[in-house]
Amino acid sequence: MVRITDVARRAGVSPSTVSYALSGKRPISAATRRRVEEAARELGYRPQSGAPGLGSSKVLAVAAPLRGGVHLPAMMRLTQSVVTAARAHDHDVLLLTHEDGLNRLGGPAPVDALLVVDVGLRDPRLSRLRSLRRPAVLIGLPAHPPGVPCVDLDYRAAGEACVRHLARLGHRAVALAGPPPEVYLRETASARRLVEGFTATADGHRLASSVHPAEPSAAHALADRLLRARPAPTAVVVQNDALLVPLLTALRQRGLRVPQDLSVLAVGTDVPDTVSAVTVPSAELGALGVELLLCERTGPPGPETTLLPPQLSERGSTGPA
Amino acid sequence: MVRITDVARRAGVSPSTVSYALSGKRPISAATRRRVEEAARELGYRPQSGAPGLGSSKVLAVAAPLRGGVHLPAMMRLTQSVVTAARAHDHDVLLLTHEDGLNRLGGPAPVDALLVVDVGLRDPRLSRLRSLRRPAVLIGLPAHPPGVPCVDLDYRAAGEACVRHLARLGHRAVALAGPPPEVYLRETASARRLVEGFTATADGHRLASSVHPAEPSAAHALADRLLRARPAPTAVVVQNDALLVPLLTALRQRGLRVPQDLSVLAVGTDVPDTVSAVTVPSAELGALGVELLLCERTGPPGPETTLLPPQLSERGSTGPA
DNA sequence: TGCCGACGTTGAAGCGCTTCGACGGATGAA
DNA sequence: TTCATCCGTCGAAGCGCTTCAACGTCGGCA
Repeated sequence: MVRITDVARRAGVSPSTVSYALSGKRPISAATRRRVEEAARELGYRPQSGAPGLGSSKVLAVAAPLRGGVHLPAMMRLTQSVVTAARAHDHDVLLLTHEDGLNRLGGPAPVDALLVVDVGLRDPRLSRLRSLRRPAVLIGLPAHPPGVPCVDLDYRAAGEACVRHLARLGHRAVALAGPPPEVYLRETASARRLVEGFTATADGHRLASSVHPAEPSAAHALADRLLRARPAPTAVVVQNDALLVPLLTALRQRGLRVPQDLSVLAVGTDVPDTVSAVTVPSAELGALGVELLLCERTGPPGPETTLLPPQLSERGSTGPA
Repeated sequence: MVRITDVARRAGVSPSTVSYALSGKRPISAATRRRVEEAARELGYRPQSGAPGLGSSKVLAVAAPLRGGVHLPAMMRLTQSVVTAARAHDHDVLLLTHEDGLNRLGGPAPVDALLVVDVGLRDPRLSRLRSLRRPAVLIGLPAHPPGVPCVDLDYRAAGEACVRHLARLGHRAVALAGPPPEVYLRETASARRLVEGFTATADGHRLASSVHPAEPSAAHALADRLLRARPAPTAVVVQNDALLVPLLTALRQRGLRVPQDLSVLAVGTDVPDTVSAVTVPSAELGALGVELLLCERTGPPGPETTLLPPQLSERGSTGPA
């Protein structure tokens, strides 16, 4: 393994000079820098595990805890775009799937940058994130600006768009079938904000509304609950990728036709193309996050928030009340 | 961040004793060891980046170069199962998507174990793999036993099964639409072995056979080539996830009915359920690889080869010649 | 000509960890 | 009681790297 001293010897300077030349943390004359860079390249030098961080490790960590209620395929779609984008910037990707993903990175974390997904309104990972002192981007929007750039679909607007669409079709009672309770309990931003937009807009339009957190396995129970509810909802918004298809099946089995008897509107990544939906652009979010993370190197650290506007596509599963 | 000295102080011993107690590299009295372990647990101690490797980093690296001709969704399916299985063993996953993925790991690589995918018959990564001195598993079977456990679909048998199936249906001329030329050039094991099985079995049954490496974008050109070929193939085996659907479309546009005019048999991960196929069990391979990697810790390092038998499902796209 | 400041570079210290060599107390034999 | 042995523990050195403080050298200004 080639060490910094090897490079130093070859370039005729001291190891510390090599360190400074490669990190740019101190001014180094152009000539010396060039010699160092050349020596490093010739020897194929690659910084090893020194104490405080491995220099530029070219690794992008994604804190994507696989908790209950998380739809794996959606996560993988995001991951795929992250991997692709990271690769374009010559980075590999470390998937931290544990609840305490960030804590598993030792103090001097061997990663260059961090992408945090499945963000909660008061996400406990944020404090730890700050202590890592690495560039970071959140995919999701906490309740309070975290001092870190955020990217997300505008879920509040998505909830609003869904209700508006249904109200325009003449529906007077709407339901929201959301992710399982635990997702709400941990205050997942996407779920909470969608409910906010959904409920507020329903109230504004004087629609009756109800919210039903649901396990994907409980599609039948949910279908029954929707049928029994009074006032009976004539439209249901489904924000739960894993639940959508089972729910449609359960509804059909109960003799309900979509959209004649019940309109169904999905919010998710993985929506069949026969179902009207606000599609969550997981791939776009991932790519955007990586761009923000790896490009804004040069420039102000701009902790800005980017909310993508929701796009509602009518595809036949929603109709007049 | 909690350091080894913190643990040492709490346990009332010296840092080196903690190191020995936790690594087991020297005999430590049961009492002391217990106190150390307890202190470590209470403080949530997690070894940080010492010099020679980070101890048990709980990271599993996947060397999955994203090269030309690689079907990303298939790769992600595999990744998904790897992530899931790794998580069950309390590991995170580092995706090395660069050509020289293994080289990017510094000498004392911060990973516990390695999974190598998209293996070539003479894969140049193998030598580097050995020098890393980490447990490793190959998903794919090189030409010569590499001294490392291998897991793969039995692609030779898959090629054989496809031709057998078609021969039984009475076909006398069969074609193989494979991945792009570059995939063959780098001697990707799955592609080479399938061709082997395909060609040998066709010869054995005295069927005319031809092989057509193809870019997914060249579906139309390929369709024309198949139509013009003499003897005209009455069946085509497609080992190219990204090509399959475009090719079916191109065939349909040329007025060919499947399976009446041409039988289509796919080999891949991502096959629509209307197409007869030998399904590549990416998810199963990933999970199996991880099991082998993280379970065989306790036991002999058994460099064995596991070849999964191909399963051919008839689903309507293959018929009598 | 002499002084001062700036710049580029260096040596040394220190990061948290492992590991070698050595110490010291307990134990068994003489 | 004395001595040899051994086990468990410790101190110190060293891993490759960063970073601080200091050093020499140069150019500019008086």
